[in-house]
Amino acid sequence: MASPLKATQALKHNMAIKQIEKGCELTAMLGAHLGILKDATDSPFWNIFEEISHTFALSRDILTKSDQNLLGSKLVTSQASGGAEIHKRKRDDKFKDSQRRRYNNKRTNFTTMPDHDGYQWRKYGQKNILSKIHPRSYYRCTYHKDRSCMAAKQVQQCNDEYPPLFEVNYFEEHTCNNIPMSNSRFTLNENILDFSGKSIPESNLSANAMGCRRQADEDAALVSCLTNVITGSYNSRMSERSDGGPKALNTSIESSLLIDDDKTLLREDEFPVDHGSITMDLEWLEQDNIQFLLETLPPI
DNA sequence: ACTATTTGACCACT
DNA sequence: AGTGGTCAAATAGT
Repeated sequence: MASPLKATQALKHNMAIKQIEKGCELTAMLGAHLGILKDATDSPFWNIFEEISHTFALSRDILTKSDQNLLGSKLVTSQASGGAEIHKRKRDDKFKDSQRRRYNNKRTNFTTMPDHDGYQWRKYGQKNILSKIHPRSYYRCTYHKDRSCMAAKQVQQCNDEYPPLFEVNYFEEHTCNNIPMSNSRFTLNENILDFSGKSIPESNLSANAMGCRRQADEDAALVSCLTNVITGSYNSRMSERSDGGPKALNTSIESSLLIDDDKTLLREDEFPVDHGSITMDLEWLEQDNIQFLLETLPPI
């Protein structure tokens, strides 16, 4: 039985955690509002927002991890689950060992594009969480079995805005050489906003966010078409390969066309969002016997 | 046919 | 007993 002093400490501790959690949620909401502002990611406010998010998440982790020590001895509960029932699924001993895995290192990140972190994940579960509006999704590294990679992540939508903001908890490090790029499609930098919203599973979106996303998808499709139509505008940025091979557009995503909220086409030097987050298709085109590399936002 | 996702069941933990 | 994490059968997608 815990002493009154310990009980008071535990109460204060829990209150502190609750306050920090509230801070996390408010910060997430702030981030969502900042995210829809045109120049948000360029502004110092965005950096401050990210710092605050990180600080809150870190504080919460620290307090949560010290929970058990502060609360004293663990509760001992008998878990005799009674006799097996007729339709209960049978599970082997291996399952019992791995049922509740203990992760060593947890990192928290807030992002609008939870699945664009450069790694390949496989979803293995989804759960409604008490006190959370949106379900939590559980992912493991695609190479969990093949290469015994223990990396995992949990994705939890924090708000009901668009673009929706997600809290992503990462566990363990990748040990699978899961390269965050493949062929000519690449995705980088999980912290950057993805206004297309393609990365977000529909099951994680509210009806409101779904409507916004569909509009964004239509916009993206429109941009894709327009990008193809105005390919000629790339020509001024093309560089000739010294080996006599095809002339190539800079392959570092420099000359892409993107669109902002009011559907105005922008060149990359006019666009406020870092290109590291945009996924594109690369395609060789030929015109007047000269080959070009076209970078295109992929169709939906 | 194969792979990925969904979803209800199971079970550890509190 | 309630909650959250995981499993695995069912289902969907390619």
